Amino acid sequence: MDQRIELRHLRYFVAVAEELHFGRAAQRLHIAQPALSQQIRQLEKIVGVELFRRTSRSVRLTEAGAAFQPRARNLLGRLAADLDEAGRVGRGEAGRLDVAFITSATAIVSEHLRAFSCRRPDVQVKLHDGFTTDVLAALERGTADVGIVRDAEERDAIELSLLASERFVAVIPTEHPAARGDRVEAGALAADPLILFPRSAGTHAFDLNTQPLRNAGIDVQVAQECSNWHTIIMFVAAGLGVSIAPYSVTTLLPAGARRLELDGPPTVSRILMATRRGDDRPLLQAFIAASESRQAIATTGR
Amino acid sequence: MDQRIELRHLRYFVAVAEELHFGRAAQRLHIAQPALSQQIRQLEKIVGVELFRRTSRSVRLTEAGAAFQPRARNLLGRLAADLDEAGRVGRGEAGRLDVAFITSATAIVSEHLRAFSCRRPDVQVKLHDGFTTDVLAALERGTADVGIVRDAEERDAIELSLLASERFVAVIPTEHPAARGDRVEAGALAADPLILFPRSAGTHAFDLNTQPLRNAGIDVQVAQECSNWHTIIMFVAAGLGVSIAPYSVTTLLPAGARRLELDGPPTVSRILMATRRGDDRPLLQAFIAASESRQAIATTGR
DNA sequence: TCTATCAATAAGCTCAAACTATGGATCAGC
DNA sequence: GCTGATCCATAGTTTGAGCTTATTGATAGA
Repeated sequence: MDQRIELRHLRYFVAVAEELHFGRAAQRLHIAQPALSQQIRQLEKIVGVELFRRTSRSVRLTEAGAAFQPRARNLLGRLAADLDEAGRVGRGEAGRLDVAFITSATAIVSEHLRAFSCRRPDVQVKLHDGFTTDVLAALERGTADVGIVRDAEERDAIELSLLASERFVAVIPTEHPAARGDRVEAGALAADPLILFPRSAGTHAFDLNTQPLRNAGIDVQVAQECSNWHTIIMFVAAGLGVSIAPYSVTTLLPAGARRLELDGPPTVSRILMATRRGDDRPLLQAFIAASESRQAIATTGR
Repeated sequence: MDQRIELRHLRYFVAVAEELHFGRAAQRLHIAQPALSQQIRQLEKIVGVELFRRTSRSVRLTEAGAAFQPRARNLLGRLAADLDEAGRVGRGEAGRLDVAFITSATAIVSEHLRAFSCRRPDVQVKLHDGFTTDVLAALERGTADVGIVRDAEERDAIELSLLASERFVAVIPTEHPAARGDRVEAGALAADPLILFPRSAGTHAFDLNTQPLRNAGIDVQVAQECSNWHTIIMFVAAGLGVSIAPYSVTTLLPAGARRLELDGPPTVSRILMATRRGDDRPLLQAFIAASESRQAIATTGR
């Protein structure tokens, strides 16, 4: 009883249980037969009951042995699988990744995810969407491993890398006079009510988003505030006003809305991946690296 | 890689993962700290990845380590449970017992089972009912561990022990003239059609069963043959004739049937437990031993 | 009765897991 | 900034558990 069981005991037991012959089992295990007999005897002492009934001519399992055999086999198999799993997690081939992202990056995130999960099918990705502040907070308190935001600035604790850049476009109702063409000058929208998220939701993002209007000398006044792009676009489609949006949120437009390219100096929104500085887990590297192939495509806006 | 993993590695790993401190974990394991460091290092080499990130001031789990910890704990727990289970099976405290019994002994078997499964709640009892020949065949070919039969003779391969004895009683329709009393002389049933199982189903049992009639000088002629007692009794209740039955099959009678004690020299049916000779498993001994307390009760016929 | 088979036992050896002692890195406090 | 405490890693030594070979003992078949 003071003797502790070891996997050796299980491996030897399974071999004997399968061969029902100490000599052959020993051969299979590449040890001599007495060593095997000794170890099995030891195991029986630990368990407290006979596992084999041996005569000098034959070996067979006792009931306890028969009950133990599948369990021992199972245990060894599970252990092997668990070791393998741990190895895969360590190499970043498996595991779980918590990704927090801003809702307006949904399209780009989903493209990126598709690329990533092809490469790492055994990684479970958990998604959390929210506003920029939520995303960064989740990252800092460790709830998320990666944050995906727009146009954030580097901080001491957070490292950024580019996921994609995209231009801004105008979204206007189909009955709008400018809706005939494919392009529009921002100045042509000066008289229309602007539908956008509140500046308080993200100063930097708001300023970038309204840059095309300010470039055209318009005094930006938000007529209708909405917290998410889907609602903004629905309001445009209802004819309540116009909006300026990052390209990717306009890929799917409802019937009443139309997308126009903006004339004038190009302004881009940069979608960034944020990680905690010093977090060099292979899984993270793999996630970031997965962007490289997609980046070009996302930038073209298709 | 040529190094094989052992349970020691798992035990040590779990200790360190829980303490997050090599010194304390070593203390808990009753070994010196360097030995622990060495074994953990070895485990990491086997798995192929780091399981702990150590600085000289702190120890924390890597992702792989965090993934492995619950699995290792689980594995150790399961192994302990499996060892315990094997021990219980070996001592006859758990396991599975296949019991084959003749249908006419159902009442007694169920009483016996209740007593047994109180004592051995972890033993799974599998029941198979059939005719005497089925029961004995199942026992001999190893499909059953115990057979319960009536009045069988010892054979070389089969050992018998008494489970219960019970007297025979008469079963008659309620409109029968003798149904007024509590007792009847077998001779009073001479004119009634006899309902019973065919002699071919069990010569010895048949002869015992009809002994009361033959004692009364009746020439036994079965008017209606049925293979099971339930049907026989239903036929009696329907007024088709009378029968002689072991007490226990008459404990529950339908409306039209009545049980009468038989006058004359008492004849008993002995219910026997049959086991393969030399089968001395503790579980069997326990099953047989469980009868002792019930035997007296069964004999009184209550 | 003899021989072959096969598990158990005996005795010696070997290597790995343990120990003790020490080194090196980091943090707290005067 | 130095000193002491803490704590993991390394080095060298020791011990014992598991392996080996040789042998015994039991059983079945010729």
